Amino acid sequence: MSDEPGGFYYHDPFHDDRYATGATAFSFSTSTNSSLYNSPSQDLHGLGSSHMSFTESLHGSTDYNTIETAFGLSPPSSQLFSVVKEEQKPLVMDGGDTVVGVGETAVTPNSSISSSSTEAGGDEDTSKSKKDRLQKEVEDGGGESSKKVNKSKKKIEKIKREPRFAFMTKSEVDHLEDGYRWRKYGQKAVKNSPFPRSYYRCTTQKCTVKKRVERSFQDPSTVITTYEGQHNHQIPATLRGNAAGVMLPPSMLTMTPPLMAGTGFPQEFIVQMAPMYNHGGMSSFYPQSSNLTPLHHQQLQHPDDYGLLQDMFPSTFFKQEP
DNA sequence: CGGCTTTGACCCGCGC
DNA sequence: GCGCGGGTCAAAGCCG
Repeated sequence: MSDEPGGFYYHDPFHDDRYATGATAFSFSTSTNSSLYNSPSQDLHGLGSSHMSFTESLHGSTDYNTIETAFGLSPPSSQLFSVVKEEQKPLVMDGGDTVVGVGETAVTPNSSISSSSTEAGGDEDTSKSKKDRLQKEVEDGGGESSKKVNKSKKKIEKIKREPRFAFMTKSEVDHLEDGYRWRKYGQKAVKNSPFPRSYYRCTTQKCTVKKRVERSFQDPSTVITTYEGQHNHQIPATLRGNAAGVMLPPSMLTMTPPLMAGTGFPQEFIVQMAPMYNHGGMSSFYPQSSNLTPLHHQQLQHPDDYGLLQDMFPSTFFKQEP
């Protein structure tokens, strides 16, 4: 892909080379005003009926019907710029860290799209070999310290499919409240970016969901959040502030607990999924301009976009909600 | 005092 | 083999 992403290219939040491909990941952007706060329940009533997590829906054995419901829902309060799903092929990478999107046909003039890559979920080739290595390490680790063994086990688990979803949000705050409780466990400087990347883990016991938050160096006002894994619990009843999160930007307010419970993933994204990939199959998706112009939610119903999305999701996915 | 953040160290994979 | 970069760990400190 020789075309430059029109001035806006997405710094790959996944950096997935060590993870297997084949999982699903979406990336979307939202324009938010972190200082505002709306009622989170007004937009996505339909979603509330679905307990299927978005993550689950995007897995290989996915039943997209649930998502379809989500997509056919009421207009979100924020703008989704793009969504990307990558099944098996890795993203087209520009250099090492930059994901170069394609999907030009899916881009509408007033939309700005981010691209995403996905990892995890895959179990072929590289990940397999790595996994085998790790497994062997664990097995042979009898003589080694238990610490080492534990680490190896952890790595094996890590290599195992962990669906990831990335989305971009216009926000002044890095860590957006999404209803879950997160504990920061690391921060690293990002190459070629003045902004550090923060690593968070869900504090709920046995929940292995993680998320990474970094600010786009292309657009400092944009926060790139990457969720990894699925929540195996409901949103904590007692959240600091209130359940919806005082800091929750409007874009996040469309989230509904049932879905969030499954993914830790903002449902607004579901509602405003945008076309994002080529007809020929999933690759990546790219913004044609750097301005994060809000994307009209009607896009989802646009015939062309619909078609694009159909490429990405089974037809049932877009069945309109009565 | 518990929960959280900070931050340097460490581990690992990858490219050269 | 070495260096780089990403991701994670864990001790220390902070805060309510």
